[in-house]
Amino acid sequence: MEDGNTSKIINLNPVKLACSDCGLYQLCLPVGIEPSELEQLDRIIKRRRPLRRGEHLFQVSAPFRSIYAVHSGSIKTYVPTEDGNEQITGFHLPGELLGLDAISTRRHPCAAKALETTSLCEIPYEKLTELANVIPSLQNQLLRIMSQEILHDHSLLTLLGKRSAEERLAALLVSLSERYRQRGFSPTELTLSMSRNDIANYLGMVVETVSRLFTRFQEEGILHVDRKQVRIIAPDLLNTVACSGQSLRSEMTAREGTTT
Amino acid sequence: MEDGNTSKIINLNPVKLACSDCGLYQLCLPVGIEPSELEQLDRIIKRRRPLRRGEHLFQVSAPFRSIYAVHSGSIKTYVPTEDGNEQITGFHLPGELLGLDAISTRRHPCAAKALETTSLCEIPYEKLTELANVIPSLQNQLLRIMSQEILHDHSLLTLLGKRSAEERLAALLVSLSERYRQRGFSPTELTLSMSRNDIANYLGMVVETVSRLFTRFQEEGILHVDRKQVRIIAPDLLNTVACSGQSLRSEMTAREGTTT
DNA sequence: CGAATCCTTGAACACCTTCAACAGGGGTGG
DNA sequence: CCACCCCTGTTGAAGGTGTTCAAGGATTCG
Repeated sequence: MEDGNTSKIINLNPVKLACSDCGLYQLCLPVGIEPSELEQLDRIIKRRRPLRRGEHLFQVSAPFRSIYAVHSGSIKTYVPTEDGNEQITGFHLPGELLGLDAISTRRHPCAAKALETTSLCEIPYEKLTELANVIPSLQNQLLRIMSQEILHDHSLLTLLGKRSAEERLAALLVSLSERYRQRGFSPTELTLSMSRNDIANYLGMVVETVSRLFTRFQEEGILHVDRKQVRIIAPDLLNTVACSGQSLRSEMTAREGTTT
Repeated sequence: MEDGNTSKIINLNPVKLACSDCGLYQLCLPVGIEPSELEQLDRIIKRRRPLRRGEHLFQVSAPFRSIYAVHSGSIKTYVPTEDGNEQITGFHLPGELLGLDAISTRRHPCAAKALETTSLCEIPYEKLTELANVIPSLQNQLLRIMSQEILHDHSLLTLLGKRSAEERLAALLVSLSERYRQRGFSPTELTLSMSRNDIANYLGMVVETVSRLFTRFQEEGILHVDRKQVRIIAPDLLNTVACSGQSLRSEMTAREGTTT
């Protein structure tokens, strides 16, 4: 389940691990913060016992108290729909934050569930803003991270708005690959912690289509797929599919769309 | 073009209009801020000459200096795609903010163009964060607004991810209606400042489909459509279509999608 | 008035979904 | 240990929704 280079990052022991010792520290809040300030931040951050697969971090409408950073493992966030199903809004990998969407309403608009054994850092929001009032660079960092989240969502919107099923799945794989790469994992050897159903739900299609696409990508020599293990054989090809759609659709020149 | 109750809000004269005098002041930053603090904020806000239809507020990759609040009119934001077209990422109505997605990269990831004659308030970001360091409630308000933006994007993601064309268009109309209502405009008499092409682009479909849907909605007695003038005749029906999809799809019970 | 653009409508086709059946693991109990 | 079952994932065929292509009507602006 865990490949070679995870050993230096994953630490399942619930020891008190300082941010400065964490392999992900560049990815969470502390970027650009002085060591003395980092210590202050360290003091307010709680470590929780790891969540087991299927356990909830928070339910929808739960009161908002903290934001969370994924330390290891992965989390999916989703909103229940009227018809009793769920719409997945995101997959969260190590170094990524959860709960930013709850600040304005003081309640979590989505639920968060562990896709595998997952450990997290909890950052009480009140204490964080108090600290940000004292440390201007922390305030800036907070705003930057919020902005990054907005930026990320916009790129996702661009993805989901248009695009064929093929392009969407390719784009998801590219995104996962890139995020793993940033975190020091292999960008070509992915272990998908989410089910095909989750992927389909997230991308707005049905399971069958996802399954067929994995098969097709494998036939075309883009991927090697073995259950949850995915090896990206032709990253550039995958990129091409993600951006323009290989088969057709590359020449949609007539698609204007301006008001000017 | 302008119906009755806009007169108290729209003020095309580029006079120095204080936030405290603005009909939208509850919708921009100043919520929950003391009068004395509001004055400080007032001092850093610039008013710009109104933009004419088709003029750009900023281009993509432009250096980020300010965030903007729409005072009157409307703005679309979009990103150019590789193939020379554009992907619209949002429509911005009076009282809404622009540029929050540029904070982390210090460059605007999207371009902003006026859909009609539009006046804006410009808030220099450096000065805003300086002020936020002095006024904690302003910092909190800033974070809340960023969070709101994230929340809004997530709801849009949920919309675009799944959903038939019918549901998407209905949802857009519901969203516009609700936003106009909040701003004191009529929620049933919409004047769409964007073209059909813009709508199609934003919702990830082609113009023809949008056109057909408007026709169908009219035939079904949900809307009365006259070019850019749209009257919502049956708001509850529109809501039903937006949420579940009237025709079919309401019974997608078998759509599970959990990993647990 | 004429040109350009935006919007609408129709018919054929493509992609994705729906429905259905089956294969392959992983767990439990006999 | 193997039979059995449940669940996830895969594959096939038919059908529907939205797209593509094509043409015509409406509106705006010079």
